[in-house]
Amino acid sequence: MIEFRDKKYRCASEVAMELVSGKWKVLILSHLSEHTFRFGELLKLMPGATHKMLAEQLRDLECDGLIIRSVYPVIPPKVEYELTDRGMRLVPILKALCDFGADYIDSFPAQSPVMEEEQA
Amino acid sequence: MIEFRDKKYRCASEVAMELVSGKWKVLILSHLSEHTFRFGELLKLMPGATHKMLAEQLRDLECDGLIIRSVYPVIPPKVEYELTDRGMRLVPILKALCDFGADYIDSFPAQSPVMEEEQA
DNA sequence: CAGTATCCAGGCCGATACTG
DNA sequence: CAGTATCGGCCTGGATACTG
Repeated sequence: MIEFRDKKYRCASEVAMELVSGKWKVLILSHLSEHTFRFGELLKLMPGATHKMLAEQLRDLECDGLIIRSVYPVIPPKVEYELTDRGMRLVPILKALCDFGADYIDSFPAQSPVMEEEQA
Repeated sequence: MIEFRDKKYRCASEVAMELVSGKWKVLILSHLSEHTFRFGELLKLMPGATHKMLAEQLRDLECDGLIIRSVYPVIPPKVEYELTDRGMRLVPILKALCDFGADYIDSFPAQSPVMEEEQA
């Protein structure tokens, strides 16, 4: 049992899972792994994401120390987001998950025609 | 955009994320990576998990092809769970997540006092 | 011992509207 | 352009009870 930030976790991987638990966080981190983005740019990159959700999850990621929010005091406001070093270390793991997911998807159509064994 | 099993995903990693999205799945896979377990054994290994939740998530994992459920037609019923090859391939990734999580917790010494807490 | 169905609470997510 | 607040729906997860 791990206690962290007043919450209890069953293993350290659940801490990491919670960091990216939001619906859009993986995608946000993925985009930011390429380069810095402004708020509006990220919003355009994620069709389906609402303004509120993006702001919410960006704040989470900032609080978790995975991204940095840079505010430029200009009119109109300009805010840029970039990965922290910690965030960058998470990206390869998400990439591994991505590879697994892709492989997983790939492996399914092959199961229909190839019937080695009857499955109930 | 990826379509898979009548759902839409923003990237392949979200497919993988969904495979372990349940609250106990990571822990289940973690235990099964050691060796085969019976239902009741798993339940004991996961304090806090309810009978129903364990059954539910085990079924999910079975449907997703990550674990195998072996039913022994004896009285009383005996059911054993073990990882599939696909499940085994997921474990190292979860391990990486675990390492990241542990490292993450470590990097917040001020916030992870791990002080004594009331435990019933 | 193992599994399922039902009911219910809480959290996540989305739409909208408002501020600076 | 960027962010916040509120309201409401949906889905996840938990308690209980019942079956085999």
